[in-house]
Amino acid sequence: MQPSPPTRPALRARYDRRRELVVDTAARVFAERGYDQTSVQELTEAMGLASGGLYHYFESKQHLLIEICDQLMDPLLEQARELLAPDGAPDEQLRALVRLWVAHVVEHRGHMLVFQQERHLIERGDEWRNVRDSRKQFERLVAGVLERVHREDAVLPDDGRLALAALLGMVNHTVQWYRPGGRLTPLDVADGYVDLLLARSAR
Amino acid sequence: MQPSPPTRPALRARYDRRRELVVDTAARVFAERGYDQTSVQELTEAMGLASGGLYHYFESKQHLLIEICDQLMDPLLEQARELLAPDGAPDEQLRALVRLWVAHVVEHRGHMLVFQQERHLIERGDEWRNVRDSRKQFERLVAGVLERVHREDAVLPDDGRLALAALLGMVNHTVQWYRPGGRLTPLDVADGYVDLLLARSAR
Amino acid sequence: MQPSPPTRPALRARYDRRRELVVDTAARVFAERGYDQTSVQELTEAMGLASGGLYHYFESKQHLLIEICDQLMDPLLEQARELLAPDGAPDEQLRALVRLWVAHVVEHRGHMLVFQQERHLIERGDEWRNVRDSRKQFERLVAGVLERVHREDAVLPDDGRLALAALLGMVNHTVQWYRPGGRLTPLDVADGYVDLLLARSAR
Amino acid sequence: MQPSPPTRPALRARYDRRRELVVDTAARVFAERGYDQTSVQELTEAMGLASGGLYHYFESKQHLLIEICDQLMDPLLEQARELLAPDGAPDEQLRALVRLWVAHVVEHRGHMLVFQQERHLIERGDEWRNVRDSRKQFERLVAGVLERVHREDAVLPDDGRLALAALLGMVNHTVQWYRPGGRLTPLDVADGYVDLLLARSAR
DNA sequence: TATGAATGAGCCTTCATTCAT
DNA sequence: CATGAATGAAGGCTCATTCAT
Repeated sequence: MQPSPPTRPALRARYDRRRELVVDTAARVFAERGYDQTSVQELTEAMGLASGGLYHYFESKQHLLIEICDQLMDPLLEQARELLAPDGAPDEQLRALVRLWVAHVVEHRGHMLVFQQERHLIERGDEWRNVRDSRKQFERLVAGVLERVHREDAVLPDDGRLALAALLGMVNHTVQWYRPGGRLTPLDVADGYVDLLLARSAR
Repeated sequence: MQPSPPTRPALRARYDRRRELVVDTAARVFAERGYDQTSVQELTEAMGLASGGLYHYFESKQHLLIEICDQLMDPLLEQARELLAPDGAPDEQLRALVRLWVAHVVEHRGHMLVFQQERHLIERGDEWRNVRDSRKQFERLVAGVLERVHREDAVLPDDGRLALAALLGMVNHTVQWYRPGGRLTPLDVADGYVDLLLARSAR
Repeated sequence: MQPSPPTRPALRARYDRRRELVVDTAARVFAERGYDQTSVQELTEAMGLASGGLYHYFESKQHLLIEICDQLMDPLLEQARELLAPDGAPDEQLRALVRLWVAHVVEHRGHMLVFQQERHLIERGDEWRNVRDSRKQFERLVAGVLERVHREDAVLPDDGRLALAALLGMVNHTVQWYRPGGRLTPLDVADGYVDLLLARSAR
Repeated sequence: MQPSPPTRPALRARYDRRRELVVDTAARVFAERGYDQTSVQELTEAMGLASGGLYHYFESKQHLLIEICDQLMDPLLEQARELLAPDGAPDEQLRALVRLWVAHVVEHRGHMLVFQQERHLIERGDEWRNVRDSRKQFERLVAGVLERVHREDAVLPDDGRLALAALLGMVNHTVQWYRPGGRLTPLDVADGYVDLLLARSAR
């Protein structure tokens, strides 16, 4: 049964705050140890709860995992849509989108690692439909921008389809190596990726 | 205890054949269902063995996983070394290396997906040292080629370091979307990646 | 991981009571069926627990076995030390010690049978060090008393060393045949053993 | 199915020799590691056989254990009967019997330790009837001698019944401490035990 | 809300035994 | 006689989840 949040506003705020903590902690711990290899005990210990306490916030361990993925994809998708809503030069849109995307990924390192690791789960069950849809729609947005870039400039290899795959690979892989506070800002990274794609037109 | 293969040559051949089958099947099934979510029962069923039979070939479920990763990385590393042994033009070496790499990844789809999914395991235990080392050495080879390319042509962004990350991301991500028999051959894909990196010099 | 008892006193009392029940039941059942031949299922069934419930009280089946042995040896050793602390006539000390010992053995029939049966386990692993030490120290206490008896009276065969072996054999063997409520009290038995040893001086 | 020995005499001799080796090795290894904790693999390895090879000599692991006990008890019982067949002074018979018994026990250290450890098995199943009977009959022989000693001399405490228990304890316990080549011969040990029992008459 | 003892299904692994060679 | 790969039942143990407090 889905646990229901308190209705009194004061309690509700507290509840939401703690729920957020649960999700963020779980993202971090799952990323480190793996979803299956993390017991609910370890999880709740890292949160300062007793094992039973998790179930005040989530129906099950798996629903917690789903929430992690939702909290990764939904805001990204929403912001991407807002960004692309107004018309604009395709290459500028691409750059803006990748900047947004890289920043998001870097700020949600745990979520992202979990998202990648549990790919096989995400691709299968019914409970994962929303996550799958979000990803698919985000990829379509990216694909759309790339197509527009290509139509305008013919700059991309393979009419943009291979470029899409390459871009997805590059950006998603960022969480595996990027550490904040290093030589590069997320902006640098994003621009580096975009420059690679647009290199031909750059000269 | 590590199971020992038969010493008599006739039996040994049979043993090796079946062991290979075990590894390949496991790579496929783990890739589909995830390592932790695949029970030894499911695994052995897919191999036509009874559950206990696995332990003639592997000490434990985890050692089977390690073998999958070894069979992915060791031959790749070895072939890459052979390829880079003779001197040659850096950009040609890069192209040859990426072609080899993409082909290997595509031919070991299951191994590769498992390798990515179980990152958190690989990065931790002592048993994983060899796998970690192989990966690190392979990445160094790639980094070395990219440095040479950059030194000769100054074509890469960020003196090659971001290019390395981008290349790793692109190539490794290939298994997530590439299907053999499609529009692109592995060669096309590899050349597409290399062209992205070398685009500036292409003009 | 070693399970930790509750800290709240009310719960702690309950926990300790049940843990005691677990140990006593296990001693009885192990004595009857043998340690290895008793499954955790059978064990917990006899305790009114589900199979997983054992692990709230003990880290493993083996640690439960260790506890049985500790609960046999530690109090015996302690009481023997208290008994022998004050000076006294050696033969009277011997009699008091054997009375204590026989009573203890008879009251811990299960513990004692288990202790004898699993000798090969006790003598080997590192986890058994404390048990081995306790036994050794108790035997030293007995040996000491016998030496003093012999020094005073020269009554024992073989300057007490064979007498020690004989006494250990007699007393430990008691659990194999003694049934409470029979013709003999534990006191009778103890005195019978001591009389055998001191027989020469008795005339 | 009970394996059947070869009928041709030449082969039969070889078979019997190896079967004997199997029993003796098993007695030693079971005594060290425990019956349940010794796998058939370990056992056969210690015998220079492959795991399947055991079943040429014994129907099952348990039948091997039974044989160990039979080879301990049957010759002892037989020799004891022969010894006691002619009339004789009770105390001399007692001494001769204990000498025989101690020698036997010392020469069958492994068998004896196994016999003691697996008491709970011996006392239960139907397959163990013969072993139980042998032990009971041997104890009756000992009891009979002790009774005769007592009737003649009234030297034993408790009309011989406690003396029986004590003697069984002492002698059986011998295997736990006696090491051949030490200060005492088995004869010394046996006489020591008997002297304890007969101490009163000794003066 | 929070606790933590208890559950019980399911896991990986072991191992006595069989049987084709 | 001997081998050793294979079986498959059973074992100890883990852990997500529940619920009385």
